[in-house]
Amino acid sequence: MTKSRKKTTGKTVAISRNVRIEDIARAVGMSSATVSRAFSDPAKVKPVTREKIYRVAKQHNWTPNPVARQLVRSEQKIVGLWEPAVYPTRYSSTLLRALDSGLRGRDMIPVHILSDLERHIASVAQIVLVDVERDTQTQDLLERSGVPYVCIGRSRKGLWLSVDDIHGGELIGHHLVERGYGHVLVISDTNVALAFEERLLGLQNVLQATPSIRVEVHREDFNAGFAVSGYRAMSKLVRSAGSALPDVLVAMTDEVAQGAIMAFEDAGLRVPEDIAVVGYDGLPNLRYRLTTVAQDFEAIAAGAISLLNDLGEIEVGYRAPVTFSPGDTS
Amino acid sequence: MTKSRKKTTGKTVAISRNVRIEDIARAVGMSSATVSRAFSDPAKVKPVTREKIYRVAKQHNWTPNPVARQLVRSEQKIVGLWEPAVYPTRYSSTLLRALDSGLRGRDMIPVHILSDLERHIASVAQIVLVDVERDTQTQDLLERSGVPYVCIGRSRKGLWLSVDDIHGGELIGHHLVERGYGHVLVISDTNVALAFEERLLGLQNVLQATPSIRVEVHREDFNAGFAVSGYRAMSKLVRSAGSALPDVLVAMTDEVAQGAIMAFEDAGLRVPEDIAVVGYDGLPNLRYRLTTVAQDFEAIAAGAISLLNDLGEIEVGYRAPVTFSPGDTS
DNA sequence: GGGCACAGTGAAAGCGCTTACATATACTGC
DNA sequence: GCAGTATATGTAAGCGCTTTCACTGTGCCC
Repeated sequence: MTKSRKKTTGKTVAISRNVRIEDIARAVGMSSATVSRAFSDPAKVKPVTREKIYRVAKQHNWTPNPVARQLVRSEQKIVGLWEPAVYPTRYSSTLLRALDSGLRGRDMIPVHILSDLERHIASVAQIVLVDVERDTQTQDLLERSGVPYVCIGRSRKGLWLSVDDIHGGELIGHHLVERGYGHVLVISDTNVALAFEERLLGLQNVLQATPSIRVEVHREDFNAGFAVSGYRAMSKLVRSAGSALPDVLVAMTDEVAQGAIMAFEDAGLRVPEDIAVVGYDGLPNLRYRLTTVAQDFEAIAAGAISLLNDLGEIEVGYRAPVTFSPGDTS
Repeated sequence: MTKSRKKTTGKTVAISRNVRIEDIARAVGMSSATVSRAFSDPAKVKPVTREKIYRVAKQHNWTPNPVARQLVRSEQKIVGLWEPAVYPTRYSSTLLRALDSGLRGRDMIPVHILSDLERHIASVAQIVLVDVERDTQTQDLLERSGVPYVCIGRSRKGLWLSVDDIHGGELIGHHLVERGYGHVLVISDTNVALAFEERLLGLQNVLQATPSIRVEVHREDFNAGFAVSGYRAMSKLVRSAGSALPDVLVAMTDEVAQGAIMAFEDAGLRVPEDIAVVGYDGLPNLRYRLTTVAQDFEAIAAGAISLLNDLGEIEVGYRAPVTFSPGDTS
């Protein structure tokens, strides 16, 4: 029995004519079950029939509606991923990708929210916020609307977890002591970010035990971008410091370290012979094989998921592990 | 009549017990319609009832299933957005956001594909590829699997559209002539990208008509990042060129321009008095009010959508308009 | 030739929600 | 007091697909 299509809402004159699986089935002379199988489990359909179905489907420009598919297969909740719209960084991009696989692996559907959070709230079951340390406003919004959420990175409220940055700083400290560097320069952001401050704290914790080591901290405005900030700060330093260079530069992120290395090389310095460089993050596909502290992105993602789902495996304030990752630059 | 829940597939022991709207309705003593309204159109539910519903829902940790919602509201197809996993840039981020709003405005659901394209194909009706000039492999994959797709930016196959970069270059050319600059330096990528080459072509088209203008092209490896490349190239230039600086720098992207300006300022040069700078892209929220060629991101998004849906409003190879956007740097 | 396995297909019951339509109750104003 | 309107809720028909179960027909073996 052919039902006449319910007319569209009318607010937009229909963009597509909304072909349904039944329409294809009718055109092919098969049942909708067979058409469905042709797309979901082709082996179960006789090759001849299958080809015919594909042909007709293409003619009608039809592909299975993914929403309906998801519903019936009851793939789990949709989880929104959100980061403040500032500079995209390689770090957040890497983290987002880790979250994506982590969620998918647990039958959830991650959705990267690109615009206006508020509008998306209705179509999402839970939300993961990345790097909202300075943005309590967003969290207020979510709390008002009752969507469960967790933050990755420090947060003043709600559920959050982060990386064990103090330990990360300590790992670098131990490495520096071991290598016997006497003069350490740290480059960090002029804009306070707790993650960076804790890395510094951890570093200083360790280095204070060896008073012969001299530690300096340089602050640069990272808002212009990590790599350029590293490059800029270090090329200035090289010019002004002359031969009184530090033995090692500790950069708060791998991208800053990359920029710094470029500056050193441009100044004719060899890394690590003339000056060593240590980064932080453990980003994949870096130009240089950097000595760095690698974040465990999978662990962070897993932690966020656990927190979201009340699994009780971790608690609010959980610090994901980091590991020292030796490279060629130190 | 209470149906017993169909048991889950069993491959994952259910993470959540799958509460349904009916369960909430029963617990509250209302029909599911009322519960639904409490979440979709609160004004239609008596405040007392509404509060009660909210309370019970929270107790049961229930929120409306977004997939089911989407299905019944028949928001249209899910459209995947994909970019090669290289450096995230402010440009692609801006474009993605424009696509997001554009698609939503037409009742589609944009999904930013963060991992493994192949796996996502099944759950997406169409795909928009961004910046795949050098990546025909991805397109082969899509063609094999029959998902309709379009590319933003040049492509050797399939449907694509881009920005009118030749015209963009010409706009800059006219501006330079008008301003009377005699010595122009262009900074572009060592890795050939058609978009950049066309901008250069347009520029030269115009400048050749005024032979008194001297044009130089500097190539820098942009793979390290736009801003740092601009900064690096220009700080080198300033040091080596001495007083023989060009009158104006034309940068292939706003981010490169930003880096360049930082380098000039660090060298004690004033922009635009000592050297002018022109960018390209028209990114929002830039540090400097840059003289630039603004891409019409909305038009690009609209074009992609039109191409995807066979609307025939534009053709393959369509060039979205650009406009000259005067600023403080030239 | 009867029994059995198996490939190919169809009928129909949902997946979890929204919403048009129907119904019930409470308030107007005359 | 009653038609007329507004407000609050319920009933039930889908949204477009997948998948279980049942059925048919074919080929094969003893």
